[in-house]
This record gives sequence, C-alpha cells and structure tokens, in this order.
Amino acid sequence: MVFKRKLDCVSVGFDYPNIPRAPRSCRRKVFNKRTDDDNQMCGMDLLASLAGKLLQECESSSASSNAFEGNNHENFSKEMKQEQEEKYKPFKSESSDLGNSVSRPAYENTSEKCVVNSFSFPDNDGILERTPMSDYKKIPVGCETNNGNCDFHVKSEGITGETGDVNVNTGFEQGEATDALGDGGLITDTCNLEDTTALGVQFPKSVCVDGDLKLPSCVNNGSFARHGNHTNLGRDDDEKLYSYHKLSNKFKSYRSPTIQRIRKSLSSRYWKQVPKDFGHNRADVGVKALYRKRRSCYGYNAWQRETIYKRRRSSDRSSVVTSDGGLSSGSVSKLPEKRDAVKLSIKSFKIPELFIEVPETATVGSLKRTVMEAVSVLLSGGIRVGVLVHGKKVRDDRKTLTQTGISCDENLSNLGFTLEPGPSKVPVPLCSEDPVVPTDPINLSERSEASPTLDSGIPNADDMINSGDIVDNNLELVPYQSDLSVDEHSSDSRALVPVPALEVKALAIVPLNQKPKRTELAQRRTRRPFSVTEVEALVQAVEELGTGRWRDVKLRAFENADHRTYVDLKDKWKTLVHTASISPQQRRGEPVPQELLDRVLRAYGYWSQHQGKHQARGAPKDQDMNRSRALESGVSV
DNA sequence: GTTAGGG
DNA sequence: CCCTAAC
Repeated sequence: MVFKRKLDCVSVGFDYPNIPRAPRSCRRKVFNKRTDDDNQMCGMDLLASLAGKLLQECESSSASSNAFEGNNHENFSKEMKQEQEEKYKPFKSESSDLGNSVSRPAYENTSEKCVVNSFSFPDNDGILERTPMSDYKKIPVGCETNNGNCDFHVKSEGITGETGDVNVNTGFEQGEATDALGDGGLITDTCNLEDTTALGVQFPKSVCVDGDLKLPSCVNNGSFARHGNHTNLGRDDDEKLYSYHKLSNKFKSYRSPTIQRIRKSLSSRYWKQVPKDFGHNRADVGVKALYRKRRSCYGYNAWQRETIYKRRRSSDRSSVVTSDGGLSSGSVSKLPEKRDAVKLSIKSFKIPELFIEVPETATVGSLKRTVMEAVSVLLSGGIRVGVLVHGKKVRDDRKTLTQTGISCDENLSNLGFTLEPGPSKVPVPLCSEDPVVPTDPINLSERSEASPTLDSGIPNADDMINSGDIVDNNLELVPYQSDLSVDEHSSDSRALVPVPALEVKALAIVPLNQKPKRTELAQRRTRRPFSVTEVEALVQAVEELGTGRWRDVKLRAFENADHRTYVDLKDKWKTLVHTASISPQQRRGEPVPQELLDRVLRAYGYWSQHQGKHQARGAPKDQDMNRSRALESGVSV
C-alpha cells in the first residue's frame, strides 16, 4: 500500500514547495522544560535546535516559491495591476503567464520532486579521511529534464566544502562514541549526478555505498588504531523521516511515520529524544484532521524523556558489561590484543527514502534546507538498529556477541544491521481521541520488546518478516512495519516511505480510556514567518476578496501552502494591519515593504467601509481604495 | 467547516 | 500561532 501511495504521490501533479511542517523537535517548549537531568542530551538539542533554525531559514527561503501570480482580472483595476506588475517585475518574470485563466499559483507544475533514496552519513572519522569536493552549489534544476537529478550529502558542519565517503565505524569494544551527526551538526549539500532514475535520486558511489556493509573480519586495521577510544559504537540517535503525499489533488504531508530509533547498546552517549508525532498520519485521514489530531497527541514527551533516561541508564549498564567482558576502558593499544574483540565497519547506513519537493524557483539553499530539515527530523525522530545474524534478528540485547555468534572467529558477513522505526517502544501517547485502535497482534511483540524482561529473543512475526527482507548485510532501511502493509515490501529498495502502518501500530498502543490532557499535550506549530512574497499574495487576495473571506483567500493565494491555514492568513492580516498602523521603528521581523503596508491599509480601509457590499462581486476599484484610505486618514480627496 | 476576536 | 465562541 505504501509503495502504491508513493507512486501516486509521485505521479500526482501537485507542486508546491514541500516544506514539511516543522518537526516537533524544534519546539521551544521542549527545551524550556528540560531539567538538569537532561544535560547529557545536549547533543540532540543541538541538532534539534539546528534543525529548527534551518527550518526557519528554509521557510523564509522557500516562501519565495509561494509566488502568487495574481493575474486575476476578477477584481482589480488596470491601474492597480499595472502598478503591481511594475513593482513585482522580477517576481513576475519568473512566473508563467496565466493570462485570464483562473488564478493559479505560478509555481504550479514547476516544482521539483526528488526522492531521496538514501542518505549517507558522514564518516565518523571523516575529518581524517574526508576528501575535498569541488564546489557544487549551483545545480541545474529542471522539472522535466532533471527531475530528481540531484544528490545530497550529509556533511559535518564546519567542514564546509568537504565531504567524504560515509563510514560509520562500529566497534563493540569501545565505550564512548563520537557522534558524527550530532554534536557537530549537520548540513546538507547537493551536487549533480550523472545518473538518475525517474523516482529516485542516486548517489555517487563515492558518497553512497548503497548499503554495503563491509565487515573486516577482526582486523587490526589502521582505522581502529587511529581512532582509539573514539571509535564509534554506533549511535543512539533517533530518526524520523518524511514523506509527502498528496491525495485527491491536495497536498498532504506525512510526518515521520517511520519514526525510527537507533539504539546503541554499548555507547554511553545518548541522544535526547525529540518530541515527535507517532501516529495519525494515515493516508486515509485528511490533512486538516491530521493536524488537529496531532495536536492532541503529544502527551508522551515527558514520559518519553523519562523513558529515555531509563534507557540510557540501561545502556550504560550494558556498556559496563561489555567493558567487563574483556575490554579495558579505553586503552587502545590493548585492544588489538584482545582476541574476543569484534571489529566491524559499517560503510554506510541508508536513510529511508525521502520525498522532497521544491519549486523550480526555489533556491539551492532552500533545497538544501528542505533536505536538511527532513534529515534532521529523521535523525531526531527515532530510529534504532537491529542486528541480524544469519539473517535472523537478534532481539535480546543482553546477549553477548559471542552468544549471538558475533565474533572474529565467525564469518562476519553473516552479520547484518537494520535501521528500524524506533517507536516500537512507543511511549504511550496520551491520545485517546482516535477511535481507530487496531488490535494488531504485532503490537504485542512490540510491547514485549519494550519490556526487556519479556524479551526472550525468540523469533516472532516481525523477525521472520524482517529476515526475509534483510538477509544480507544490506543496510538499506526497511520499514520495520513493512509486514503490516501489503505491497510495500517488494524488493524495491526504494519502498522505504514512512509507513502509515507504523501509525497504526503506534495507535494500537494507545490506551482507550485515557483522556488527553490537552493543555499539556498541545504544542504549538513552529512559527513560520510570512515572507514578503507571501504577504504580497495575501494582500492582493484580500484586496480582491475582502477581509471576511479567509477561506477564499486561502484557496486563491495559498491553496497549495498547506502550512498556511485560512486562520493563519486571517491572523497575518491582522498583524499586517497592526504593523501598517505603527511606526516603522516599532516594527519587528522581516520588514514588509511600505508599499505593501500601504496596500494593507488601503484594503483595510476600503473593506471596513464596504463590508459585504462588494464581496460578492469582487474587489474595489483602485480609486475606491484610495478614497477609502484617504477617508480613514482624514484626508479629503 | 468558517469566521471573528481575544490570548 | 492557539483557542474558542458563534454561526
């Protein structure tokens, strides 16, 4: 089903900069609530805050794509339009001429759809091995010709201009991990590719290793010696991914259904879990309902933090065990002598496919930020690592590697890792609103996994299924819940769309009789300041439609901007009127051109006086607007 | 579901 | 941006 939806999504011709709603991880609330106990989690905070910051930038940037081509003749006098055209020539020049046709956003049919099949994580030790890359910032983006013809790198921040092969070295024998993705921050970059597919973005081999897992068998390689104590043990970062769908010609954004979690069993590092929305992202739920629902389902944050903390302690304990198991606490020189040490190198992890959609007019920067946001959210949303031995998932985290059959004596090619949606240990969302509470038996297995005491390591349903999907050392992400959806676990590795089934599963754990504490659960949407372009579109729409038809305004000027509700538009208009009424010195935020503010006042004055009178017919004449404005300001005309 | 207005 | 009353 998911796969099918994905195809639908790709084929549907909707085109709006697919700026996903901000991840909950960016929310201030979370950070404010943090206690001292969370100090250790600052790494995740950094990432989250970075994501938030990028998101804002992304928004302002991408907003430029919200080019409203207001060539609608319904309402405006020619003078007005000419004036506007004069003032927005640069803007209009990029827009298709829609003539007298129904007003359509100029970005229609001009957006880029990219499917990011995978992301390569930066090399943990990339600082040493990174190879310089040439500048690839300017990329030709053509919807028809080069669709998807782009590539994304995940780079460590501060190493601008460089990237490198993705290498996640994993050493079970060490304690402290180095988070290549965490503390240093992430940036994305793009470059062109020589080869693309219709649906997917391919990655140059130098960057994407296509999930190959190289497992040097017990080799005291230079890499290990070099990194010493800093060898990575894996990560505890959480991942989340986006997929964007539009159904019924309406754009829908699916938010991180595939919330996944990497768990590292040995590292003492811990990434703070960022609030995320499990659930309610089912395809059969309308966007609005989806939003509404989500807002009421965030009660698990505190709970989740607690859980994380507990898990971290558990993790630490595990680490100790490992250390006791023969590994001195960090003396690198000793390690090669340890016969029972297991060294393996994970060449790359493949991040699940991401749908990225940006308009052609979007800047490369906004593209980067869009991808960055998706990746950041993915990383923050929860992902976990599964270990496969001989294609069979090892569920018991308490088993030693030896017990599991992982040792240098064994053929490590039998060892595999999977990235799985994390929230199998779904904290119980305090959401009881959704009546859909499937009682899938799989949930039981998931629940048992959440409870270590019940974890017997006995293969269960998802074991079988996953082992069927991932039998080799391929690290491609396979939706952990692929078993719940019929069609998507085809061999197509691209079928890694966030799986709505995950939501079902998450919901399945929702207790029925728990009333949501709305005040605690509600989290604000991330603030997304209106760009000048958006303001212009809004002003124009209001000029044409008046101030009492926000739904129409929405449909006319922001139909494809799902993150702008008509309430948002109404609110923005309210603030615009206020802004226009105060002195420029008192204004904050991105300055709105005075010309626009003048138009705001003009329209405001006019529609204040013509409430409803002309609404059915349309906008006032320019002269009327001027007269109205003059009237309001007490100036005779 | 929309609109209007206070927070 | 949220919430809610009113329609």
